[in-house]
Amino acid sequence: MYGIADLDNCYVSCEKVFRPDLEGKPIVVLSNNDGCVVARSNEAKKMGIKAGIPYFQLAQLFPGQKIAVFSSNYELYGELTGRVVSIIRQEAPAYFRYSIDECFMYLDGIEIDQLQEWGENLHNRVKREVGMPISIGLAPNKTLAKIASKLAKKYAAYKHCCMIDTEYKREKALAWCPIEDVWGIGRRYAAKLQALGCITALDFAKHHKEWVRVTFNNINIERTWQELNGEDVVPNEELAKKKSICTSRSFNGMISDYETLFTHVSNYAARCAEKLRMQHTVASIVGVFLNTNMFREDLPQYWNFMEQRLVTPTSSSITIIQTADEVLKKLFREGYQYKKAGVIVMGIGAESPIQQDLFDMNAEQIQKMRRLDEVIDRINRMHGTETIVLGAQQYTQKNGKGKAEVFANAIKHDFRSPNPTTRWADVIQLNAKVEKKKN
DNA sequence: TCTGGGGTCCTAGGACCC
DNA sequence: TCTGGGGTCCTAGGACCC
Repeated sequence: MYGIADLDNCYVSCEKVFRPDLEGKPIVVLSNNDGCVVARSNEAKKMGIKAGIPYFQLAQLFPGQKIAVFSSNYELYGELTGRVVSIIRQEAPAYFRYSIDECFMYLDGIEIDQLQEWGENLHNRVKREVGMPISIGLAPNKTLAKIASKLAKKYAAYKHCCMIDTEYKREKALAWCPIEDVWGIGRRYAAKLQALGCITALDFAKHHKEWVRVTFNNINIERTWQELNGEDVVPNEELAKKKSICTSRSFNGMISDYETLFTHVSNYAARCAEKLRMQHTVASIVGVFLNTNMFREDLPQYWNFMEQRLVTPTSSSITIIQTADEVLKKLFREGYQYKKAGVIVMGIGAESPIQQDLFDMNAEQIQKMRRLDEVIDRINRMHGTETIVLGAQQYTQKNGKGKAEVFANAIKHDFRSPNPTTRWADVIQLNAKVEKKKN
C-alpha cells in the first residue's frame, strides 16, 4: 500500500501557526513581488477567491471584505514543512518527498487492518507537534492514494485519513472524482476527455485499454488509466538529483539598463551555484533567459535564451556568475523594458571526480574557490540567506545626493511575516509584540 | 500601477553513424 | 526495374506536476 500526506493549504497553514487569532478567517498568501494569490484558507476559497488571481484585483473583486494577506515567506515554509517530514520519517517505513507540501509513503510492513488507525495517528501527531493539518490518502497505488487524500480533505467523517482498499470503495471514489482532478490529467487532457464523454474518473476507467491507446498514444495517460483500475505502474521516484536547476524572478517594475539586469542575473546565478553545492553536484552548461512584459502589448516584445558550455564543470559561484554575465552580454538588447530574467544550469553531474581541462585553472585555484564557497554557505546557513554575498550580487541605487547606496533585496514583500523559527531578531521582535499585546 | 517560480517526461523529426 | 536495416544523439514542442 501507498500513502500520501498532503498539507492542507500549506502556506496559509504555516502562517497560521504563529497567528492563531486568524483561525476561521479568510487568509491568502501571495507570490513574489506580491503578484498573485498562491494559497488560500478554506474561508477564502468559500468566498470565491480563485487561485492565481493578481493581488491588485482582490480589492476590486471583493470590495469591503476583510481578508488577511501575507507575502510569501519561503524560509518559514521550508522550516515548518521540514518538521512535518521529520515526523513522517519516524512513522513511515519509507517515504519520498514529492513537493514542499506532499510526501508519498511506502507502507509495506504495516498490517492492512491497522493502516486506518496509523494514518489518523500520523495526522494527530503532526497537528499536535507542528500545528498544521494534513490529509492522508491510502491506496494500492499513488494515483488512487491522491484521490483518497482529496476525499479525506473534503469529508470530516474520514478523520483526515481515507483508505481505498476494496473494489467497492474504488468505484465509489472514482465516481465522485471529476476527471480534471485526477493526478496526471491536466487541462488539455481533461478537455479532450470531457469532449469524449468522460466526466468522472470512473467514466475514463471504464473504457478499454485499447481505446486509451488509440485515442492518446501516450504512455503516461495509459499508466494513469491502469492505476485508476487498481494496478501499480507509475514508477516510484528515486531521491534523484536534479537534472537541471533554474532560478528566475519577475522584477518589481521593469528594467532596461544592463547594470541592474546584471545584478539580478548574478543573484540568480549565485543561487543556482548554491543549489548545485547543496546536492553535491556540478554543472557544465550555464543558460540565461530574458523576458519583456507580455501583458504590455503596447510595448515592444523580446524573448530569448542563450547558453554556454563550461570548460570544467563547476559549482563555483564566481565562475557561474562570470559565465552568466558573458551570456547576458550576448543576450541583451537595448531599447526593451525587461520584466523577468532567469539562470538555468544543466549538464549536471557528480561533484567528484571532475574532468579537468588541460588549459583551465590549476587545482590550487579551484580549491581556493571551493573553500570560499564553503565559508559563504556556512555563514548563510547560520545567519539566514544572503547574509553574505559576492560584490556582483549587491543592488545599488543613487540616493538624493547622487551617491550610490547599497540595498539588500529587490523583491517586494509588503506583508511578510517574521521568521520566528529561523531568525533570532524576528523571535525577539515577535515576543516583544506578544508582550505588548498582553500589557 | 500591479499579473509566480520552479521542475520532469514523452514524442517526433532530423542529422549522423555503420 | 529494382534502392536496407539497424542504431544514437539532439532539438523543439507539448504535455504534465507542485
